[in-house]
Parts: sequence; C-alpha cells; structure tokens
Amino acid sequence: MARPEKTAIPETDRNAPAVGDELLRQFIGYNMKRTFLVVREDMHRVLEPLGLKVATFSVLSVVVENPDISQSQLAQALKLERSGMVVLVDALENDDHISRNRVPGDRRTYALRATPKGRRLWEKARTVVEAHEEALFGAVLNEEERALLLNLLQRVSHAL
Amino acid sequence: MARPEKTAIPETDRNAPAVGDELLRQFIGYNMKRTFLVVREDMHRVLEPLGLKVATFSVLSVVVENPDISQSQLAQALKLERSGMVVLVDALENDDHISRNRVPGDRRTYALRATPKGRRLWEKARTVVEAHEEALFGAVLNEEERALLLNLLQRVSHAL
DNA sequence: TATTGTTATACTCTATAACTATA
DNA sequence: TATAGTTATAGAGTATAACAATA
Repeated sequence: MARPEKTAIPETDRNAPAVGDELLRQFIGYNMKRTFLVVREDMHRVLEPLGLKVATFSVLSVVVENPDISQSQLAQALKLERSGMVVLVDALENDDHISRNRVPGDRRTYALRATPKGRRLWEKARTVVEAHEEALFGAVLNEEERALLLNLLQRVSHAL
Repeated sequence: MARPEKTAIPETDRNAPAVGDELLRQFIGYNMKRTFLVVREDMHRVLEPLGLKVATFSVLSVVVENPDISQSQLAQALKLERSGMVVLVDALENDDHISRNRVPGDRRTYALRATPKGRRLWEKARTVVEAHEEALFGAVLNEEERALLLNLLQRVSHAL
C-alpha cells in the first residue's frame, strides 16, 4: 500500500495498465532513436546560449580542425549536401566565427578558416558539450561503459 | 607507389588532403547521429516493401503488444504528440492492420487492436528489421558487442 | 474543468534541381 | 564538360494551438 487512495495521482497513472514498448526495445535502432532525440534536444539547449545550433557547432568543429577547407569538402566530411552548407557557413560568417577567403588558384572555391573569435567560441562550446554528455551519460554509465559506448558507435559509424 | 598516375581518380580524392572530423568523433552524440541516420534510412528501405514506414512499424508494434490501447496512451509510449498519432493510426486502419473499436464506458476513446492481417504483417516486419540490424551491426560487431551496445542504449534511453 | 481525438498550421532539418561563374 | 557555390523549392517528421464531443 505505497499509494494512499486520496493522494492526487496523474490521469495517466490512474488508468494506465503500464503501456509497454518491450517489443521495440529489443531493437538497437529504436533505443538509438529514443536516446538520440533527447541528446539532440539537450545539445540544442546547451549550445543556444552560445549562439550556436547543433549543425553550426559541427561545421565550426570541422573548420577548426581543417583550416582552408572548402564548403564542398565540409559537406563531404559531415555527410550533408553542398546546398545546405551555404546557410550554415553564412550564419558563422555573419557572427564573425569563420571567414570565407578567396583562393589564388581557383576563383570558384572558398578557403574557410575559423577567426580567433570563432576558435575561442569553439573551445567554450567543446566545454559545454562535454559537460552535457557527462550529465546525460554519466548518470547511468561509468567511465568504462561510456568509453565502450563511444567505441562501439565509432566503429559502427565508420563502417557504414 | 600504390596509385599509378594515369589511373582515373575521383576529384575528391585527387585534391582532398583527407578532411577529418576527429574533433567531433570524440563525442558520443555525433557518432550516434551519423549512425542513426544510416540505420533509419535502411529501416525505411526494408519496411517500404511491406507498406510500412518506420513510424507505423513502431505504432503497430506497440498496438500488438498492448491490445485495446488508446491513441493517447500510444502517443505517451512512443513519446510523440497525440495529434501525430491520428495520421499514423489512419494509415494502419486504412490498410486493415489495426482497428479502432469504441469503448463501452467512455465514448471519447478508441481501443486499438491489431487485426489478424496486422499481426501477420508485424511478424514479417520483425523478421526484416532483425535482418536489417544483423546486416548493419553484424558486419562490425560480434554477438557479444551487439548485445552490449543494445544494453548500453537501453539503459541510457530508459534513464532519460 | 479536463480529456480524447481531430484539424490546421508552422517549424526544423535536409534533399533535389536548376542556375552562375568559373575551370 | 565538370566543379563550387548559390538559390528556390519541396519533402519528411514533428510540434503547437484551437476545436468538438464527451467525461
């Protein structure tokens, strides 16, 4: 008798005979979807105060790692379309986090570089994203398990 | 000298100094996104011949597992909005895979049940989704590692 | 007043196709 | 002919808000 009858109980608890999704839980894909949506939402939450979206954080990361990269190479690295990169690079350029530089040999392409401001922002973003993962995964998994999950996902992702 | 000079090489290989995303690869979330998008795309591919989408497969699964469930409970179980369930249940009902049954005590709700046809479809769908996961993950992970990945994702997902 | 199902609407993310300027 | 960047457009997947019927 853990639940006194007069206590206010949410409607969903009163009627529900515990709706289960055990059939779906046997699939890696379903658990990954459920997890990923929460991760993405929390990423959005921690990046918003920095003026970044999840996508622009990714773009900034690749530009920081690969100075003078072109938008096409960027799209290739992130598995996105070239057309989608335009607005993302626009946003980062407008905030002076990256710069589009013309290339002497080829007037079609840009050489993208992170500005000093962009590099400082990226360091700050890395910190908050690391904290976000620590908070989300650290509550359930120990260090070894988190490293294991990362390793498994890295291997699968690289193979696909 | 593994590459003879005269061989036709894709443009991306000729110019590219190997664009990396190692900074992002340190994050679980990024690897999960990259993996999840491929998984979802492949799920779509194997379910399409059965006349199912990823979302309707999920709905059908929960209805099979929970006979006489309502649309609101369904939305709760799948973490979707009630409004979104309408079109999904419509699709499954139109194909005679589930039925909307009126409830004696409450004329607002439906009691959803899978039809015999719907149950047969679900068994077939389960088979192809299992094969899809075997194909995607089995190529990189052994049985033990796949079980481990499933277990880690289940635990994280349930905690979120 | 609250809940179920419903509709209309809007928003995010991403892809496709066509264009331009260069090569 | 082919490529880089751009633009316009469309699609999928969801969420939000308001409504009618019912509780």
